[in-house]
Amino acid sequence: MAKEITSRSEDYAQWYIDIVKKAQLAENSAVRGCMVIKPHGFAIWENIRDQMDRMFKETGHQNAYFPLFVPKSLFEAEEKNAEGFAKECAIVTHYRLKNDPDHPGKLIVDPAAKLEEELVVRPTSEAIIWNTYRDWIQSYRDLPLLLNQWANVVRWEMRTRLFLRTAEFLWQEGHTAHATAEEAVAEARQMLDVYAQFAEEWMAMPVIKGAKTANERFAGAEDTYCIEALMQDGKALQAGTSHFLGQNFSKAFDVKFLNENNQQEYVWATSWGTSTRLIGGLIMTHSDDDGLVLPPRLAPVQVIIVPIPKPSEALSEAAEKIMRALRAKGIRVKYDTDMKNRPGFKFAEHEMRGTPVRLGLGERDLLANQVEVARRDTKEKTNVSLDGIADYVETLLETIQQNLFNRARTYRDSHTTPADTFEEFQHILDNKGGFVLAHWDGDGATEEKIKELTKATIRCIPFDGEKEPGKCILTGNPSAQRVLFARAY
RNA sequence: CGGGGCGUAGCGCAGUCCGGUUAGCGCACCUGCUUUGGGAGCAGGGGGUCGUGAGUUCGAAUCCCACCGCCCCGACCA
Repeated sequence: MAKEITSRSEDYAQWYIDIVKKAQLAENSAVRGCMVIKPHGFAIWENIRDQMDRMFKETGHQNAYFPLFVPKSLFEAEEKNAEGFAKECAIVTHYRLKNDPDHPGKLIVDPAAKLEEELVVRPTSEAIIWNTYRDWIQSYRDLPLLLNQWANVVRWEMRTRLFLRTAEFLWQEGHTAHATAEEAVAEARQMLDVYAQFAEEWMAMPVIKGAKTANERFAGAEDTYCIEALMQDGKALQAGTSHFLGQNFSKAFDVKFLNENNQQEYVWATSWGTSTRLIGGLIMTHSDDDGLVLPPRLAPVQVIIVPIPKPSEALSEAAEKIMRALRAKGIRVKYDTDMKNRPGFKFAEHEMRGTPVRLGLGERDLLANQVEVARRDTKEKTNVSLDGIADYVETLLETIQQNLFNRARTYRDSHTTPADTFEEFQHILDNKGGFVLAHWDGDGATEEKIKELTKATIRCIPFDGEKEPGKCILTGNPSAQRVLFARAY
């Protein structure tokens, strides 16, 4: 047993922190609210990034890069967006330091170096991007404009948590321009589908697609779509959002195009984003009290070969042969050449780091022409013949990927509960947790009241929800379909 | 940003209430030997501005003040 990880049942929040730190994914830095992403954590992010990037390219998008700083006058141009982010912006006011005359060796901000106009450190890039798009778009032939950027953004959060909410985080933000509202909505929906597909097929994290209520909508959006996942403690995590921005930004930044009839029209917009928060979701979907559990498709190392008791000429030679066969199939495999630690220590270590498959290879295995195959997800161990080991491992990795998804979906489904009365609703939230499907009258004030009473919010109005009429659990007013409630991160 | 808790070696902690020689312990680290199929044992060794700053005092990890950070609860938050 891993002695150092707090168990989930004892203290879920501490368990999460323990996993992040013990699996060496990230740690707090000298900067308030900002984390250092360590090599293992960053390798996971690189895998997430690379695959999502492929999916963006396959759907016709290109990457570009826009500045970190947004002049305040541009930032405030789209009023709702500016208002929504105003409370959490870092602002650059000066561009120079100078020696402090009163304290040798110390520096002070040079008051003579005050900027004419303050620069907002981007909390999101709509403003700077739409200001740029104005010059890029003249005609319907320039549309659609389909760009994405991989970047860091800063949101001065009051309370931060590693990966889930940090003051600076890495993300991707897509920003597209279209000739018609229909086309923009279709784009926003398409990208939500891309997110859902990525979450389910790569992260093995089942998600529910839906629309946000007006209260939960992105500042400046006409409509916000999202994917919502359920964590092991019964709380929901918003894993990605895609927004139909209407003409709000094109009007704010005066982005017009000439249509086929030679008439000026404002452009229709979308934006969509996912962040390093996904890693938090990945952790809380699959990991256990022994450490991180990674889906094979995103694991930096998919197979670790542990020589028992330690590397020797014969064992290393056998390991090399296995590695060649696995690599020929595109499997990421590593041989543990550490001479210092004993096998038991290494087993625990690799489990902590979430490596999906471990091959234990000792002299007695060589004699029997076999290897011990251990699965991280189920902890099962099997002896497998070295003949055809690559095929076996290839199949096993797919099996693990599928098993993790099925396991998470079973959990999610068994923690998605309908409620027809407010008492029932509250009881489920307090005792079982998870998603609660309940009727809501569509009124923002009702939503607020429910949140106040239960701390649960409407995660989304599911797209695939049955159009089953009913009565709002709070007001009794008519409702057309159940919406998805949960307490959330 | 409000309430509570905490900050002593890389990590986890004792010591602080009640000031007093050279600040301890476990893990980790270094060296050696014995070990090695689920987190090894023994022996020796290195590592500290006690979160930061300013005070009180002959003397401060310990008392006072301010600040910073972390964790929890709340408010806030795509």
